[in-house]
Amino acid sequence: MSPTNWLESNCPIARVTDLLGEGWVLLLLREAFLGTRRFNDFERELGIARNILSDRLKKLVAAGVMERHRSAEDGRVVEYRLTQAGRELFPVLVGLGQWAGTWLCEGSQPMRVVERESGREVAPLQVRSLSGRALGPGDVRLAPGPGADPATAERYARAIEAAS
Amino acid sequence: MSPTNWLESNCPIARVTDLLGEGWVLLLLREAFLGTRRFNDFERELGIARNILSDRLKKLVAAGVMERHRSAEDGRVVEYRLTQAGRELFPVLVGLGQWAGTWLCEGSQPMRVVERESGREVAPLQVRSLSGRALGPGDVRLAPGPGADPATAERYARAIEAAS
DNA sequence: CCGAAAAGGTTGCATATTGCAACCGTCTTT
DNA sequence: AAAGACGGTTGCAATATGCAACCTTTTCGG
Repeated sequence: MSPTNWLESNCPIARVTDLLGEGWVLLLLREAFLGTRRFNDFERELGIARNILSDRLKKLVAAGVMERHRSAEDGRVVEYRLTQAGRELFPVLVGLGQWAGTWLCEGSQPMRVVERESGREVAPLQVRSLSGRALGPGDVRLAPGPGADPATAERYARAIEAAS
Repeated sequence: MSPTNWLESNCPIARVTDLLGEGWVLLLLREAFLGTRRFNDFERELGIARNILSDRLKKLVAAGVMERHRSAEDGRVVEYRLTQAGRELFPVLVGLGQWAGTWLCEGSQPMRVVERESGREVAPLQVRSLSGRALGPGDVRLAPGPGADPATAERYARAIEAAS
């Protein structure tokens, strides 16, 4: 497999790598969640090169994560907004922020994710069963879904053996 | 800001971009969670170039996400294992898998994350308050933590204004 | 104890991606 | 009509990536 055909891959993580595994994309999403919508604002907040910003926004739009709207009030301005798909990345972004704040910042904790109303810190992100029980890496396994190809299914089967 | 000083940045998402926002890293972590430990196995499972694999493993080790051990039984083999920090990325990986399976695979759902015992699908990842209430993007805000620099704090303050 | 093979890399070179600065086209305000 | 704001694109230099070949250490078979 090579980056050229990640998007055609059967693995969701490979596909998401094609999108998020490129520089700037996580930061663009963070900015979007912080309320940034305009080309020049993304550029100024992040210091990203304009051609790269242009490229990334196109990819995010193509992937259905953001939508491009021309403003009705001022025909010069274009707004990039998170779609439903984009907003659903919220738990992942929070999880990354929590993780990086804990493990990548030598305990300095520059950022806290808090409830808007109370200002209380939110809970650490956890994988849960449908009944609400917290699950760790050892409690779950990957299973082929309806759209899995044989190689993928075989890969997951091998992983289960390796873990046992 | 440029990729060269992301790691020095005060923003956890910027730091995590430096690590995960590079090709292959998410896939390496997926493989690690699937039980892969050895250099040649990562190479074979992913088809990654050996020099890039070498580079990424070094970075993951340097970041404290993986540990490099020489095997006691066979002195030729080296094992790369997730550290505690690495294992705590589990919810994020699951969240990415769920999200990509839903939004990036045209409904084909190649992968399911299920409880090992029962085979039942796990719940969609959610941000929760300490009391267990589910929180959406509008229910939380970012707040400067103890280690925040003035620019970061000012940035979060501006975001709150923009959202209101 | 010697040669072959396995494991885990490193190196050199061609190609692709990125960053920077300058330029362009459209819409708005004066 | 001119000037400025906004959202890009283009060309070029620097950097990162992929591929194949090579190197080093450890083990195994005779």
